[in-house]
Amino acid sequence: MPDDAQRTARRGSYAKGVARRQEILDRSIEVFAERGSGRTSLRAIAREIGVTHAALSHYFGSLEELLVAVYEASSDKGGEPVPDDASPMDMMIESARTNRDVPGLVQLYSSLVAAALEDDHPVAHAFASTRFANLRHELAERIRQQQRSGRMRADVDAVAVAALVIAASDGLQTQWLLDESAPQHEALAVLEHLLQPPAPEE
Amino acid sequence: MPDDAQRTARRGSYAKGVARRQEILDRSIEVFAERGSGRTSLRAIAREIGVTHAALSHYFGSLEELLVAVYEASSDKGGEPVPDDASPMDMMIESARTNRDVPGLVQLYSSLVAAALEDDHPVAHAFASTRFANLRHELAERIRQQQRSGRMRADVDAVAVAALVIAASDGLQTQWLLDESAPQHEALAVLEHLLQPPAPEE
DNA sequence: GTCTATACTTTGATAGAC
DNA sequence: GTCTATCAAAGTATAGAC
Repeated sequence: MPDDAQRTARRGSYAKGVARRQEILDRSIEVFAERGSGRTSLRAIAREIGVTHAALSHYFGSLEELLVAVYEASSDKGGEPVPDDASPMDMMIESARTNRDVPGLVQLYSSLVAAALEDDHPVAHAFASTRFANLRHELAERIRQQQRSGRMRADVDAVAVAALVIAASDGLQTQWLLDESAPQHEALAVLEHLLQPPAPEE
Repeated sequence: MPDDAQRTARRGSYAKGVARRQEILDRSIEVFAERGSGRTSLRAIAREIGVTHAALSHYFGSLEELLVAVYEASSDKGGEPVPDDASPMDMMIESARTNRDVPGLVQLYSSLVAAALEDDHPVAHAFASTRFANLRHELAERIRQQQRSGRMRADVDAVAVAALVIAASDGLQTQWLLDESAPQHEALAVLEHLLQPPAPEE
């Protein structure tokens, strides 16, 4: 929301704070992208970017909110916008490709999802469940398009396929990070092949 | 290894220690199954089962090793042994069914996998990568059987399908835990449908 | 070998000074 | 708005009683 910074700057004020928050966010993204979220405590990242840990708490409320903000900001700026008619599988394959360059962000994502499953992490839970819900909705829409235009088999439910594609992407990414011999790309290709409409004749 | 306990009991002994370790493990499984791994620190679980946190360190070395031991012990005892000719998809569907009763163990599994992705968690990394490698190998074997007997389409690579099935199971489990309206069962059914051999005639 | 007592370091959070 | 000071709780490590 760049507009917000503009508006509030005029009337006196905490424009500096907004800018500072953005600066902290940018530096944090760099740190996470290269170091992962493991050895990255609230204090460690504060030290790294030259502020006190209390400053981070001030701007982001808690460690978990900082993590969510970092992940969302970095995935917003990651990669070009996808064309409206891109196939869901191509989207996922493309995202897998760009993710290989920033393992730290994938670690961050994975730890946020794990935290979201716990009972007492409302921030992570809200982040993960809305992300999955939005992704399912968006992908299902694309899938219906593909089915209508005959580029994907039409005998399967779009939302179920969307959930399946998301699950496969996340899970294969994980397997590949743990063991580079895991057939991430091959498995995605298999799924794409399975979703192809049956050849009408041959 | 019950044999070990027997043998060493004879020669004077730490049979008591082995039994105690097992007792701690059993109690820990109960605690995790109902509470999850979130609010369950080394000290909290020690308090819960009536020992000091130092005793847990003594038997398990570190928190992470305790977590791995708890997960492995509980998944060993979870459910009947699967018949040799069970279909891979049926295995995963069955496992999804039993997992619904023990969300705490799924949380534990998820947090172990997330930790495994970090750079400085060798114990979790060893656990997760060997688990995935073994699962892929075992599932691929079953898939080849199914392909040979004509119960699964044969135009896809068995290892890639194995990785895909594992990823789908894990990812859908996660989505469902975050949001019960996620189509876990439907998506697994879709995958099963896609893997069916094409009808020879109709 | 088994286990307790204890101490050490680091964490995330907060209160209050400026 | 930002920092210093402080807090309770965490995981780990060690010494030594039994």
